[in-house]
Amino acid sequence: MWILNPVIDSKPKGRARASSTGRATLDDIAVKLGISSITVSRAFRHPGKVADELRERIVKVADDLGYVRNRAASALASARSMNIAVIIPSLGNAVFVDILNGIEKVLRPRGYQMLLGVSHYSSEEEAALVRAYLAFDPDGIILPSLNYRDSTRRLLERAGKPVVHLMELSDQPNIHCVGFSQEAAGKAMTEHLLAKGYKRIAFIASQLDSRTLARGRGYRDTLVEAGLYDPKREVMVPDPSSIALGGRLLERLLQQAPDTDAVFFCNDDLAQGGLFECARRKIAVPSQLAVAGFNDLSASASTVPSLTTVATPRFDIGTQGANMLLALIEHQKVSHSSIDLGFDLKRREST
Amino acid sequence: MWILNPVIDSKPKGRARASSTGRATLDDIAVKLGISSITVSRAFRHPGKVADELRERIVKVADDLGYVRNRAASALASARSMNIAVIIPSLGNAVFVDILNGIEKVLRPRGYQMLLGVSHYSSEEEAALVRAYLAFDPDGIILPSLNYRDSTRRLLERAGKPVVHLMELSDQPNIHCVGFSQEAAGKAMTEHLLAKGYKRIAFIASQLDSRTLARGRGYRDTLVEAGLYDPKREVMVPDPSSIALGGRLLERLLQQAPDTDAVFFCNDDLAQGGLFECARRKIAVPSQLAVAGFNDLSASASTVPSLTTVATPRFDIGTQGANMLLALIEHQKVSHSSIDLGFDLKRREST
DNA sequence: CGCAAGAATGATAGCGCTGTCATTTCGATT
DNA sequence: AATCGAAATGACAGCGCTATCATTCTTGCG
Repeated sequence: MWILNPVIDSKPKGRARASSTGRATLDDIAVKLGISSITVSRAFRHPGKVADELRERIVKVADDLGYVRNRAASALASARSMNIAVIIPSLGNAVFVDILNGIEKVLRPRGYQMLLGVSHYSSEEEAALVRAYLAFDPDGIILPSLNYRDSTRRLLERAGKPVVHLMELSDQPNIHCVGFSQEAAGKAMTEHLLAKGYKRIAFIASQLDSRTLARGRGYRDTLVEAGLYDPKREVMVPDPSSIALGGRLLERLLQQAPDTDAVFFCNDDLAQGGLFECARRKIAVPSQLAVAGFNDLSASASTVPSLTTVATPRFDIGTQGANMLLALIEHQKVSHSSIDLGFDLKRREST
Repeated sequence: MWILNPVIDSKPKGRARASSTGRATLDDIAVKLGISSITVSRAFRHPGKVADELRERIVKVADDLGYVRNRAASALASARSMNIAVIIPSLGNAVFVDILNGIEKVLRPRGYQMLLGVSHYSSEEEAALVRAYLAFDPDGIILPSLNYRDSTRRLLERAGKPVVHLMELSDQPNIHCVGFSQEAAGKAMTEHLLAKGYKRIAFIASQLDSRTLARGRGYRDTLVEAGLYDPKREVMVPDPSSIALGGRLLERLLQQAPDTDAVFFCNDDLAQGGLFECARRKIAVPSQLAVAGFNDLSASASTVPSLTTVATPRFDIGTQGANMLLALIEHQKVSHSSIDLGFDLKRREST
């Protein structure tokens, strides 16, 4: 038998079986076009390697079918999940939200997906999250802290995946960090208060994570050096920070050290609560009592009086941390294993 | 040749090839124990179906090797990704953070992983996120809103995955919602202000999403009905909400309608900014000007004066939304397609 | 002691995709 | 027209896991 008309090869090249989930697959597209599924895959992953005309038809059919690539299959086949695990202590804290925004800004355009875990400041949950996220076979991991359990450290080491730590610094060359010196920042604020002439400076802290404690060390060292340290002016509790707690802790401080003339709160939430408490008790700020915070949350410039605080480069920590991680993933050399982005003392009305 | 000693069958039953990534696999464990990999898989997924003694040995070896299951492979083989996509407009807004905490509370113990996307209040980004997350083959999807693009709707429909909407209500039986009536809440607050005797009530709003607009409708309808509606007391801008913006918008309002005696801010952030602005201008609250907010953020009980607002059941919306989604995923029947969790007017000092 | 029924374990075949290498096509060049 | 190299496309295998069905081993009971 002769075929007289020109015939386009229409034998289905794909495997031509129905997908188990009913969702369109590469094969569905391939069959529809009478081409092989690998070409469809290439049309999306390496567009330059597929003829323009064919690629356009592929994209068209993919659109018609509502094709969405299956990342699990892709990850499995390519040994690259394009996932980045990010574990933070809390979403309620604007500090971490800003960092996340920075991270996303870098990751998304590069095709990476951020997998977010919230540890609620618990090292136990942190350990569980690290384990849970390793199951996603992430290409890299971003952690907020340097202090985690030995079991977590072992798991991370064995996973052999790049890890970047944020918010703190380290001088070990095999540990990658982007942050600033919490201790130096604590010191800077205390020195500012000393320079303003305050002598009886208190420190109020909650949520005693390593960053908070480092700020506390900065405070203490500075006052000890100035011969003005008095332990009764330190109020430190493990409870989660909140505005309401700031007020309560100020109340407690004023009971145990009524002659205090300045308070350095370990974060702006507490400090704002402190300011409200002062308003409630008609304590004039800063003439009767100076108030300082930490982080420069967006509200802190608007309070009455406006709040003296330490602005921290959170968004940049996120972007630079993400960039460092991507460099590590792609085996580029990283110029410094620890990047210090510094901080900025914001002198405002409250001191 | 005779083997005289008792010999435990030690022929490796696994496939005995090295994993491509270097990470331990089920096969590695199987080979080490001289059993088949399917048994190892079962030891984790259906522990009851593997003899206790053997299971213990499996777990031990898994631990030694630092085995972490590969979710991509698991998802591919079982056609269940155990992922839930959650798309919210912003992480800076405590409202959504509370919802997320509620969702996580339900999902994590059930083994589901939440994949979080932030749309920054952009329907374009929202569409891109839906597409991006469909690539994870999620078992279900949680969305904050009912209003999204047609293309997004089509994509969701074609994906055929259960979807639950939060924060709003719908009377369509095929749309699943957990939330409350934003409009009724706006009405309730406005009625409260009327009951307090205020006559010249303003409404200040930003970030004009569907929820904000619904609250505005509640406000407007109530005042129109009372014969007290005056369009010059409505200040509505599309900018993102912030405390600072609250102050600026109050300033604008007082220019265009200086005789206003009460302001209903569409959220607590703006309202707190409004309170600060009053403090700055020495406007007595509530005697000269009453101030009300919306959402009852944690700070709102601590402000001076404390802020009248509408408490919204955010955490519960998260938990119930997640539960509804899981029910849909597991094909259980859902008693109501729309769950109204109501709201709670918090009468405080500011009105 | 034999047998059925259940418990425990194993063999097999993919899930949907992509890395690798093989093949085909086609224009450019001599 | 013959030759070559690059561009375009395809075949194949396998990533790590699990659903399914098959097999083997126990156990209780007539």
